[in-house]
Amino acid sequence: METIEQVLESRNIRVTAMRMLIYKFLAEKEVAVTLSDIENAFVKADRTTLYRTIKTFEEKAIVHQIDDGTGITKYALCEQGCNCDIKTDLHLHFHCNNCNETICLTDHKIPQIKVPDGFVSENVNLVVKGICDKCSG
Amino acid sequence: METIEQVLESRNIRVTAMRMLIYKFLAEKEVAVTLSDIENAFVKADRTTLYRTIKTFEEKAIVHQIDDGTGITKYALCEQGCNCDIKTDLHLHFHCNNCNETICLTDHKIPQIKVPDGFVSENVNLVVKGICDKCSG
DNA sequence: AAACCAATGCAATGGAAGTGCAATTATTAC
DNA sequence: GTAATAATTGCACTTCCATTGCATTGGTTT
Repeated sequence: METIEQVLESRNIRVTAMRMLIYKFLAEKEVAVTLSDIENAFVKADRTTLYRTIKTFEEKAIVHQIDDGTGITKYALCEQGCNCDIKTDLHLHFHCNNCNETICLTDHKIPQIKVPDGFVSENVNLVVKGICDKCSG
Repeated sequence: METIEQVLESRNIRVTAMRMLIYKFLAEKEVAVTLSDIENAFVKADRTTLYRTIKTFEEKAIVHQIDDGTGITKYALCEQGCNCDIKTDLHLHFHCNNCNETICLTDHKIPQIKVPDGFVSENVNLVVKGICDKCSG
């Protein structure tokens, strides 16, 4: 089991208190979070710091961005071994229309999508919307 | 061949000069457009009018909204017979990373996506990103 | 023509993303 | 250990898009 310090160091991210807290926050959440969610969780910290921390995590492929159609960007920790800048390992996301939460379905890979001749597919964003298991029960 | 007036009237939308012009603009475009695109095309008209016209078209299922991940909402005419509030007839969208345009691939239906037990799928948003036929040639 | 309702235009607001710069903190060199 | 250096954080501000309130215009109906 890797410690948070080890995760950060292995990606050449300097270990700071703030970054460890944000990483911990993301790890504990099982859903994708918005910047505002993080902001509310760390009222003492500045928006910009949180914003840039997430951007750093994103660049180093610790976090991936999710566009679930709500218009607000969400973020979630990448799975271990996931390399988000490699375009092939993409899982799908589920957005609940009831509780408004978005979760990663990490073991549901996106099927191969055929595109017309002349088109080159580089990346696929797939969001399924509906009712999640907690809300449908 | 339906006239624009007939299309609008059949959806209980009052026919105005503005609405006909906007409909015509959308019909001539083969790509999804942003509100700003429309704004630039009709400099004499107010943003709000364009915005509300699009919203009206959307409610009446003449236009569908596309979220291609650029953060800016785009709109495109629904195909004839398309009923965008019915969740079953969904086509995919292609966003070109080069020219930044987004087009509807109306004859490419979204494959059935399996979701885990307890989850209910109501809707699927699928955007493929890459290079379009014009840019790859 | 009067009354009514929908459509339009103007002004303003709100929310999220992003940037410049100063202040702070950690790291490296001496 | 201290000085120099580089990265991180906080504050203030800007920009852009989406959205709303309200007054005005314009078309319909009686």
